[in-house]
Amino acid sequence: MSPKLQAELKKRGPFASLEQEATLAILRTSDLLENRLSRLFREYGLTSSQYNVLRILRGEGRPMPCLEVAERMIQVAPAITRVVDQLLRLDLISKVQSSEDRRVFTIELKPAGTRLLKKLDQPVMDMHASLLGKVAKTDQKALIRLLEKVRHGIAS
Amino acid sequence: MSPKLQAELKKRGPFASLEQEATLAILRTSDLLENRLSRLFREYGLTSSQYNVLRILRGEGRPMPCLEVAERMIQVAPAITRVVDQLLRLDLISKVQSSEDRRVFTIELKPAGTRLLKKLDQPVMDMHASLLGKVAKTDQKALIRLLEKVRHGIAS
DNA sequence: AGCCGATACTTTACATGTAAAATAAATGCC
DNA sequence: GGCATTTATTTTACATGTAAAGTATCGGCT
Repeated sequence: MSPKLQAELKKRGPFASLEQEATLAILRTSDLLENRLSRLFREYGLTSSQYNVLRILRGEGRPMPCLEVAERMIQVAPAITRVVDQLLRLDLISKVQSSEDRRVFTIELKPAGTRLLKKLDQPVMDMHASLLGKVAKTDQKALIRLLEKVRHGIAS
Repeated sequence: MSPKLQAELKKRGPFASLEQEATLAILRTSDLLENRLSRLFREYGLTSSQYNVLRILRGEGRPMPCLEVAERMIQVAPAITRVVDQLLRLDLISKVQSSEDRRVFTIELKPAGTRLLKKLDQPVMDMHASLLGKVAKTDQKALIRLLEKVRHGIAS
């Protein structure tokens, strides 16, 4: 390695490149956020994925096939199966085999699931506000835009 | 809910608040990055956490107590134990009980671990470059700064 | 009718994250 | 000296993510 390059690397501290620093910043920040949110959901007896399934079902407002739910969560099929099993055990959703296509199982919120979601609405809103509350709105907007750029760059 | 507020929520699309949108943007982007990196590590027989432990050990350049490693990974103690076990099984690190404080176990890179890390250096660098390569340097710097603000806001 | 390739899941195997309890050793205090 | 408290680490129990293989259907093609 040439002395010049080595010096430049040193100047950047522990990061081998700006790209790496940015990536790690995203990963670490995400970890922090995930932790806080998980803790909130756990207070209500749910995990993050379980909450997400419920939220997606409510957003859609109709029974949905398992795999459609999985797609929205950027999850792989086997993962959703177990989450659905859990939610069934908790009696928060119901699952029925579609009569049109018997390969398809659709899931749907049960009243208890709807009630639990409703109970979580305010706490979740408060948590988001508390997590990002100290960041200026303009900064939040800039952040959202930059992250979009990142995701767009990765996809291609 | 007043009609006005309802209209405003609708205008924002599926997000209940700007804070929520920003949080989800971070989480989703992080997921994408993690996926790509995991896949790379797996090609070399490692998981992300395993790689991180090795990288931290090399960065430190000396034997380290398990818990110090865990701290740098923002991980909880039980998690590190199993990762260390895996790395021992792969013969990439060694673990010895400290003679000064017998509660402490320090771990250290073995030659095979050092070699594997070296083999990964270029691919990892390339991956980071490819992931963020399409984002302008100034944007990356802005992103890093904004994420710092977020983390700082959370900590307090 | 009957087979073949897709599709929707499920099951299994493995690594990891979290919380909570257990173990082991060091330290502080009477 | 000896016990209570703290600290380092492990163990256990549970939920989840990934890959790979298995099952049940569907649909098209011959």
